[in-house]
Amino acid sequence: VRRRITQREVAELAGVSQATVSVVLNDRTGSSVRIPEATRARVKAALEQAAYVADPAARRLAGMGSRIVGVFTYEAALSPEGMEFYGPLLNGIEVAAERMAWDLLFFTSSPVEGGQRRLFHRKTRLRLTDGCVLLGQQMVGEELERLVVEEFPFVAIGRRDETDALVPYVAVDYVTPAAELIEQAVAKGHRRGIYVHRGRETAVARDRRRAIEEGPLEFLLVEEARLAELPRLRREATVIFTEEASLAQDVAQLGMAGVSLAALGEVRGNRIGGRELTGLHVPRQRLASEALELLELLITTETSRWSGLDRQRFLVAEVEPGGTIEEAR
Amino acid sequence: VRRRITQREVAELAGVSQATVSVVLNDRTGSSVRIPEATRARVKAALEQAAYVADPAARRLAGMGSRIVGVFTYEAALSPEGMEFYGPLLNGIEVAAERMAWDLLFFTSSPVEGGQRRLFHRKTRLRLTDGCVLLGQQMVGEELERLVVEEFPFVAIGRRDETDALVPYVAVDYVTPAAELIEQAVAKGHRRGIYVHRGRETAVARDRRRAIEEGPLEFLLVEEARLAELPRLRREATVIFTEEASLAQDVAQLGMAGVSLAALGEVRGNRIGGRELTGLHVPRQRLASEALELLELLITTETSRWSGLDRQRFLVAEVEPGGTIEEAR
DNA sequence: CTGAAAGCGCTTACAG
DNA sequence: CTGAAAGCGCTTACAG
Repeated sequence: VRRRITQREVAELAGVSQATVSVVLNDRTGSSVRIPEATRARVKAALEQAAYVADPAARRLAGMGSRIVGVFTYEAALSPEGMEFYGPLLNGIEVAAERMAWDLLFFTSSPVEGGQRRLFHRKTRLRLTDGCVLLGQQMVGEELERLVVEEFPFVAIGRRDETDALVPYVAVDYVTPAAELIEQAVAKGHRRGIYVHRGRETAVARDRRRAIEEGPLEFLLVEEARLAELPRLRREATVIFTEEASLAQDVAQLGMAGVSLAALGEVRGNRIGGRELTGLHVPRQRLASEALELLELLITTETSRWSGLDRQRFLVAEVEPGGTIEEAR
Repeated sequence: VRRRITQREVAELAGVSQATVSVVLNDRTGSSVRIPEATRARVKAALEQAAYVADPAARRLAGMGSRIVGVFTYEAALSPEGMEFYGPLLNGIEVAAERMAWDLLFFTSSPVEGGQRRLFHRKTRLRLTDGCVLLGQQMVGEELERLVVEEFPFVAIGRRDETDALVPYVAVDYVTPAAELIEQAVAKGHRRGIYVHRGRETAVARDRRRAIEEGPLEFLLVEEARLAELPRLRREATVIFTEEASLAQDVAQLGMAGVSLAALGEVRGNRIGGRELTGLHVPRQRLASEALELLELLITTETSRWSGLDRQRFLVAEVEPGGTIEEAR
């Protein structure tokens, strides 16, 4: 590759020292520097004429930020399946990055171990970024811990409990709107319900179960594996809540006449028997942009002051009324 | 951010010089270096113990490659609309990058001028990458030229004619399969057709028009703006070809009884009156992976030898038989 | 066989 | 007000 133009060459062109070029380039106007307008103009002209662009690697090495944000996903993000989950998040990240004039580094080179990508490896380009966003349903506790210990600015998307370390994240509050949905069911006369779940022990799964167990409705908990037994288990239950929309679709296949249905997850685009499925809407784009804002806050705040920051934030999911919770009969 | 471990510290730990650490780290085994196995093992242990990761910026500055590929799109790529076009390409790029152990830098910070992102700007991080892939329907001639002049390794996706410079690209051959489609129409007895197009002057538009004009069928060319006049213009035409699938859908709306229909673009997922639209299939994922392979070739080949490389490659689109070309009546 | 040194292209105190 | 110098963390000839 042909050698590129350096500050030294621009300096020669303008008849000043290389350091002066740097000062002008970075608009440094502090106590210690005062460049006369004429010199400044001359340097700027030379910069322009040479179409000079600073070498980002050298800048970085000299201690500057790179204005690059890392994007780490634990699985492929750009595949059709990946996009289903990551799509709205990536969209939000792109929009926010554009607004903040950040470039985005996708760590696609990360080696895969046990079906999951690893963030830390011998050649990780993590340190080229000013900070990093982590996406994925299930993360690796030790990696989160290492990031925390190294005081590297990062933000996870989704509530984390893979580690006890204080992981900065932006997560979805499912409990509040779930409680609201349950209230609505009660208002329509429902007294007994069934909650169909996947039996997972993730933070989100626990949150949802908590909303179910602490609400005013009496719920029978049924795991997905026992789905087929649902008609028999039903008894007096008049409403079925499910952990996710796809589970609600499975339940609908069972053809249980007259039962109401709602999901404690994203339901947009889900129709059941001609009606919109009642449930929640997760504002994923906003989630992403809030994550980047928190990340920027971390990047621009000295690590010694991090403890004063609100580093775990929640975005309340919205209730999607839909039409699958009817009056109890 | 807490200071990180450097080679110097690892060297102290292992009781060797910093240069030796570098040599071991990079597995440099040439004429000038010969490190005894014992020392090598000691250094490796220290590397391991310190969980050392080389600073990518320093590596880069010292003349190494970064194993980062830039991805430049002239519009937002991760938006729902963007994904429609870029999705399969990005998917292919991610898969290929994973295979080649490359990270992907998305230039989302690029300033937008006239609705298009600009690759070159004061702070472009282009030079952090070993090479770059360019995506977009319409590119900027001067930017392509500058890349060529600077001998920067890059590959455009899609045939380019924004400039006379020799732009490396991987493009789709529409002419060959379009001719095939026309042959099929002839075989089914069609003699006169209409070609509905958008009147654009892009390379692809011209390619398609060429296939239409040079084929054995007599075509009347009609621009999209005159779509409504189609029933009147039809006369003896028994088949309508369109530039793209969406145009075929528009034509179908006109409800012209008994006319056959085909599109010279991607038709997957397009149904018309219960039948699959006849047309082409563009292997976008393969397009992407071929682009990265060409890019790798450019990166690993000295620029002085580039002229010997086949830098403009075509991928023949596939014919999608579909069911909308019937026997002529 | 390995260490000391130069250099990559920047930024930033520090002298003048 | 501006230039000379040190330093960021590496790689790579070049001496020993």
